[in-house]
Amino acid sequence: MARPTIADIATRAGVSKGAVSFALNGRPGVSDATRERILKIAEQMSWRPHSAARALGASRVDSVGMVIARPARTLGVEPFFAHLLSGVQSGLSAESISLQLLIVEDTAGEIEVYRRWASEHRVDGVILVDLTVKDPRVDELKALELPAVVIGGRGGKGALASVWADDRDAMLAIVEYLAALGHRRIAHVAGTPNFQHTQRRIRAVRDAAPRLGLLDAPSLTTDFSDAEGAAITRKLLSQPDRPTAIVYDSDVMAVAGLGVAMEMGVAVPGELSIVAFDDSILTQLMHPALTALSRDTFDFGRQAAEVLLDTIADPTTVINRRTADPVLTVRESTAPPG
Amino acid sequence: MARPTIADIATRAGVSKGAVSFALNGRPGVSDATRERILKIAEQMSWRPHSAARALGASRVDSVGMVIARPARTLGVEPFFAHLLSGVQSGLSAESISLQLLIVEDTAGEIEVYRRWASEHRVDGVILVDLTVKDPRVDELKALELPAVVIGGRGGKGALASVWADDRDAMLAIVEYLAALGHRRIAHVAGTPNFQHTQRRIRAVRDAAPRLGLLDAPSLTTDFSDAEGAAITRKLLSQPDRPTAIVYDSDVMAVAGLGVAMEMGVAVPGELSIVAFDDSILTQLMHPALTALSRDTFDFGRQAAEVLLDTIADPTTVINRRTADPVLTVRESTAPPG
DNA sequence: TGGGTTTGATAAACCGGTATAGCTCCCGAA
DNA sequence: TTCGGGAGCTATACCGGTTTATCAAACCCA
Repeated sequence: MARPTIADIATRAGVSKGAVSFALNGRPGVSDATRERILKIAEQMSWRPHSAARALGASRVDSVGMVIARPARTLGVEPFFAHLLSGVQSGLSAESISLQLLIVEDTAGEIEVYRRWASEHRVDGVILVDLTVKDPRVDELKALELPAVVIGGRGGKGALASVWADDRDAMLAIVEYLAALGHRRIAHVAGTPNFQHTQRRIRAVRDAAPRLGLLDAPSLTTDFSDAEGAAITRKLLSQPDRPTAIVYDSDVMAVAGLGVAMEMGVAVPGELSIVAFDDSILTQLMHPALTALSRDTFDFGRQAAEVLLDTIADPTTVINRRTADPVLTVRESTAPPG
Repeated sequence: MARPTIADIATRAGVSKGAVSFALNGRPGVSDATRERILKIAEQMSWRPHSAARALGASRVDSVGMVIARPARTLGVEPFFAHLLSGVQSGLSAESISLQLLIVEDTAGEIEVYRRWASEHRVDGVILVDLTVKDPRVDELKALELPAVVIGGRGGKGALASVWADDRDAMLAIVEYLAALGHRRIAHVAGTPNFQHTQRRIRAVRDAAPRLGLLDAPSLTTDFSDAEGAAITRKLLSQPDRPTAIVYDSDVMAVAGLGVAMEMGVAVPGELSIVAFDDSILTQLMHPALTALSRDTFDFGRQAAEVLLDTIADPTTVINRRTADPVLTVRESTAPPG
C-alpha cells in the first residue's frame, strides 16, 4: 500500500484514529502496550505524517523561512550565507523542520514575502539577517505575529529574539592589533551604512582611535560590493598621507582591495596591511593570504535555528543569545608599517 | 477579522463555499457577475489561500525542492548556486510556488531527503544538480514518482526531464581558441570524475587533441576544491615539459591555480595561459583577470523551474530543453605561449 | 457496597480548502 | 406541452491528520 494514513494503521491495529494519533505523538490517552503496538505497525507500514494534513489540524507547518535581500550578483561569492544556511539546517533537522529560502532584491520585497507567508500559513517563523537601523521588518513581523529571530544584532528593546556576536569587541581587537604593530594611519572600508553591524563597527573604530593615538581612522561606507571596495581603496591609496593599514568589512571587499594595491604597485604587507572582517577560503586563496576575523558562521546559524524553535514554542519569552566571540586569524597580509 | 476563510467570503457574498472556490480559481460554475462580486469581496478582506488546506484537498503543495549535496565549505565561494537559485526562484515566483532548499553532505543524504519529502508530501517536484554517471537518484525519483528536472545533463533515455547546455561544444571552443593562439601543451584540471559534465568535458578535450595537433592534453580530475586545484597545478608546473595553458573546470580552482603560478614565479599569461570553465566576480577580482567561459546561470535556473512546472502539470511528457550556448569571455589571463 | 475519580479508548467535530452529485431554473426544440 | 439540457448554484463528502466530548470499565476509599 502506498502512503498509509493513520486510518490504515488504526484498522490494522484494531483501534480508532484518535488512539493512533495519541500514540504517534507521545501524548497520554493510550496504554503503553497499545502505544507500543501502534508504533510498531506504523513503523512496519513506514508511515509518515502528511505535512499538509498536520498543518491544517495543528496550525503549525513545521517549516521556517529565511529571506535574503541582496542582489544575487553579490551574493554568491560570500561564503557567509552558505555557511549560515548549513548551520540553520543542522539546527532544524533535529526536529525535522524544513527551511524555505528566498532571495529577493530589496527590503520591500522581503516584507512582501513575509506577508504572503503569514497569510498562506507557509512558515511557523522566520530568520532575519542584515538588521538595519530602525528596521521596518521588525514592526512588520510584530504586526503579522510571526515568530522571528534576528541574526547578528539585538532585536531591539524586547522586540524580537536574537542571536548575536560582539562586533564591537572584534573590531577593537583588530584595531588594537594593528596599532600594536605600529600602524597610526588605519582606514576602515565599511559596509552599507544603515546596517546595524556596520554602525557598531564604525563606532568601535572611532572610539578606539584617540586611545590608541591613531592619526587618522576614517570609516568609509560602501554597498559591500567588490566594485566599491576597489574604488574606495584606489582613493585611499592615492592620498598623500595614505593609510598603512586597511580593515575591510567583508572578505570580498578585502580581496578587491588587495587587487587594487597590486595594481598600484603598493606592496602587501610591506607598505600596506590588510585585514578582512570575515573569513572564508577566499582569503586563503590569495597571495598573500589575508589576515581575517574568523567567526563560526555555521554555529551562528545553528543557534539561530534553536532560538527560533524556542520562540515558536513560546512566543512570550524573548531570547537574546550571545555567541562565541570571533577570533583574529593572522596570515600574511599584516606586518609593521614599512 | 484575522485571516478570512472562503467560508467568511461565502457568507458575506451570500453564496456557498463551492461558488467561492469556483470563482477564486477561475473555473466555470458561476456567472461572471457573481464571480466579479466574490473576487471583489475576497480582495477587500485580503483573503489568501491557506496553503495546507489547499494541499490537503488538491494534493499539490505549490512547493518544489532542491537539494545540494556538497560540503558547505566549498559551496559558498561558488556563485554558481546563488545565481542558479535566483533563477529558479524567478521561474517559480510567477506561479507563486515556493522553494525548499537543503544542503546535505552526500548523495545518500540527498536520497533520504527525497524519500522524506515524498512521504510527507512536502514538495510537488525537485530539481537535480550535479548528475553523475549511473546516478542512483534518477531511479530513486522514478520509484518515488516524484516529478524532477535535471540541470546540466540529459536525464538519460527518457528518464527525467532536463535542462542542459552543450558542455562539449564549449570545451571545444576553449581548446580551439588556445590552439589558435599557438598552444600545443594544454592541461585540463577537471572536476569530480563521476559527474557527467566532467566526463563530457574530458572527452571533448581528448577528441580535439589530435585534430589540433596538441602534443599533450591530459585531463586530471579533482574534487572541485581549491586545495586539489592548487595541488594539481603545482604538479603540472613542476614537470620538465610543463603545459603552456591550463583549463580549469571551475572558477575557484582557476583562482587557486593562478595563485600557484604566482607562487612559483610562472608569469600569467606570459608563460602560462589560464582559462576558467565558469565565470563570476571571482575571475574578475583577480590580477590578471581570468579568461572564462560565461554561462547564463540565472537563465539556466529559470528554465529549469519552467520545465519542472510543466513536468508536474503533465508527468507523461519528458522535456529535454537545451539552453543558450555558453560564450568565452577573453580577459587578461590568455596569450600566445612565450 | 456504593459513589466518585482515574484510565483507556471511541466517535465525531474540525481545520480550510477542493471536487462532485444533485437541484432549480430557464430556454429551445420536438 | 413536454422534455432535454445546460447554466448557475448548493449541499456535502473528502483530504489526513488533531482535538474534544463522551463513555465504559477499573480502581479507590470510605
